[in-house]
Amino acid sequence: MLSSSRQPKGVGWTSPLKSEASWRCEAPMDQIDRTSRLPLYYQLYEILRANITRGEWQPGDMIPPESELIERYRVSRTTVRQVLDMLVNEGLIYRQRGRGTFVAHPTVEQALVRIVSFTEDMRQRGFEPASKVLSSGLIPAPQDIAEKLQIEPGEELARLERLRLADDEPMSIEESYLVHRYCLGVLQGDYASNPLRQALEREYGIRLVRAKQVIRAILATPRLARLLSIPPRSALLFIERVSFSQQNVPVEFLRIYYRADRYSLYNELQG
Amino acid sequence: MLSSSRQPKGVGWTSPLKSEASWRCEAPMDQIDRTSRLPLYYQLYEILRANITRGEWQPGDMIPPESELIERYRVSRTTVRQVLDMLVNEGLIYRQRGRGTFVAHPTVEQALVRIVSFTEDMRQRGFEPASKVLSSGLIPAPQDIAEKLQIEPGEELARLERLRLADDEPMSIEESYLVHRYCLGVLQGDYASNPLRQALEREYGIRLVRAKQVIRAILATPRLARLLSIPPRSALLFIERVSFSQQNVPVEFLRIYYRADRYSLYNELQG
DNA sequence: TAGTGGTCTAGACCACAAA
DNA sequence: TTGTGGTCTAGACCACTAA
Repeated sequence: MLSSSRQPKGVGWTSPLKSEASWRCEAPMDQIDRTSRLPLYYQLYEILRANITRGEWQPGDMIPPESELIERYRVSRTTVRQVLDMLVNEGLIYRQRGRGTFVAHPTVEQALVRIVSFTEDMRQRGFEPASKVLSSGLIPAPQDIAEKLQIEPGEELARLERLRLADDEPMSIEESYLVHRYCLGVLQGDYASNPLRQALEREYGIRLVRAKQVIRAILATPRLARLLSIPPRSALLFIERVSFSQQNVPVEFLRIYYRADRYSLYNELQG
Repeated sequence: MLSSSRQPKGVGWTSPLKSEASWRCEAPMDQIDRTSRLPLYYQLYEILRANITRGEWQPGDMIPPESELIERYRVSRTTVRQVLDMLVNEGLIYRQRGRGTFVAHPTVEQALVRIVSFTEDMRQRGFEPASKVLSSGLIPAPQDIAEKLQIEPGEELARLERLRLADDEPMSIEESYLVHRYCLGVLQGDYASNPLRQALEREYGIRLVRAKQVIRAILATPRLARLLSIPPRSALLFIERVSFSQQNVPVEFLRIYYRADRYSLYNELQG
C-alpha cells in the first residue's frame, strides 16, 4: 500500500503549481474533504503531518491509535496504516507493537537526507546560531555555476556570502548564488537575521524542495582560514549544492566551507 | 501496509541468531513456505529481491504484473503491493501506472544511501579497483571502538588494514574491526582479492544490512600520506562506520581515509 | 479495449505490552 | 484481560497506457 516516502505519487504532481500556497495551511484543514480530488490517504497524511510539524503533537507523544483514527476520519484501517507508513518512512513517527505509535525525536541524522537550514542544523547540534553578511551583490554567472544552474553563462546571479557562527564562534562560510530572474530584488533583505529560504518562499513563492550535493575535503585558503579563525591549510568539509524549486528548476547554487574541527556529517545506510 | 524500508519489522528480529546461515540462500528459496514463521510478505520480498540482485531481472526489465505475482505465489494483492512498496522504497524498482513495474537502473547517488562495497563503488566511478592487505591480526577492543560496537573493552577483534587502489593509484586506507566472536577465523581469508562482506555472508551467514557513519575532513598524518602517495597534511575525507547485521547487532567498525583529491561523496536531499 | 498500477473497504486473526 | 500494532484476505472501482 505504501507509497514511496520520497514523494506522494498518483496525485497529479505533474500539474503546475497552483497560485503559491493555496490548498495548504490557512484553514488548517483538519477534516477530510470527500469531494476533493486528492486521495484520502494524502489528505490524512497532510493532517497528521501538520499535527507534528506544528508541534501539536510533541516528540515522545503517543498519537491516537489506529482504531481512533479510523473512527475520527472515517477511513479504513488500510488507509490509516498507509499514512502511518509514510510518516514512519519519513522518520516522523515510530511504532511499538502492543504499545502504540509515537512522535519521533528528531535526530541529527536528518542532516544528510533532508534540506536543513543552518539555524535548524545548529540548534539540533546544541549550538546557538548567528550569521554575518560578508558581501552581497549581482554578478554575471561564471561558466561552472551556469552549468550547474542550467542557465546561460553571464545571466545575472544574486550572490550572498555569509559567515555562520555557532555559539559566537565561526562555523562555516556560505556562498549563495541565486538565479536573479526568479527572485528580483532578493538582496534587499537582511539575511544576517532572516533565513534566505524563508524570504524565497514568502516573497517569491519559491520552495526549495530538492537538492543535489557533493561533499569534499579541502584545505583552507589563507582568506577562509582568517575568516574562520583557524590556521591556514586546516582541513575543511566542503559542500557544493544545487537546490531545486517545486517546479524542479535549479534556483540556488551553494558553496559551504565548514570548519572540520567543529563540523561533521552523519548518516545511515542500508544494505 | 508498508513497513519501513530500513528494516523488516515484526519478524522476530529480537531472537538471537539461529545457527549461522540457516534459512537463507543454499536452496534459493523461490517458493513461499506457508509453514514458516516468517511472514509471507518477507518471504516474497526475499524472492523478488534475489531476482534483481542475482541479475535474473535486469535494469529496465518489466517484472511480472501484480496479478501474476498474486497467482504465482498465492497471496493477496495487498501482500504483493506491500512487497513492491518495500522494493520501491529501496530504489530497486519503480512503477508506472498503466504500464507496469520495472527494475530500476542503479544510480551513483546510492553511494550515500546504500552500503556499497569498494569494488562496486569504484566500478561505478569508472575505476578499476584493487586492494592490498597492509596488516591483519587479533587485538583486544579499545575503549572507543568497544563502545561503538556495543561490546566490552578487551573483547577480541579481528583487525584488517587494507590499501585500496583505483586504476593502480592509491585511493584510500581502510581499517576494519570485526567482533571476532561472530566470525571466528575470518582472518584466514584472502581479502586482497575477495570481498570481506562476501566472506561474512557465505562463511558466517552475516549480512551487513544497516550502517551508521560519520563523515569528517582531516589532515593526512605522515604515515597515511606515505601510504596514499600524497604530501603530508593533505586533506582527507574520513569516514567512521558501524555496520549492523540482519539481527541488528553491530558487527563491524570501519575507518576509511579517502584521498580528497580523488574522492568525493554525492547525495540528494529533500525539502 | 485490455491490462496495468492507484486507491479504498470491511473484515479476520495474531503477537505483544501493560495492567 | 484489554488495547495496541502486525499480517493477511478478497474483493471493489478508478486512472492511465498502449494497442
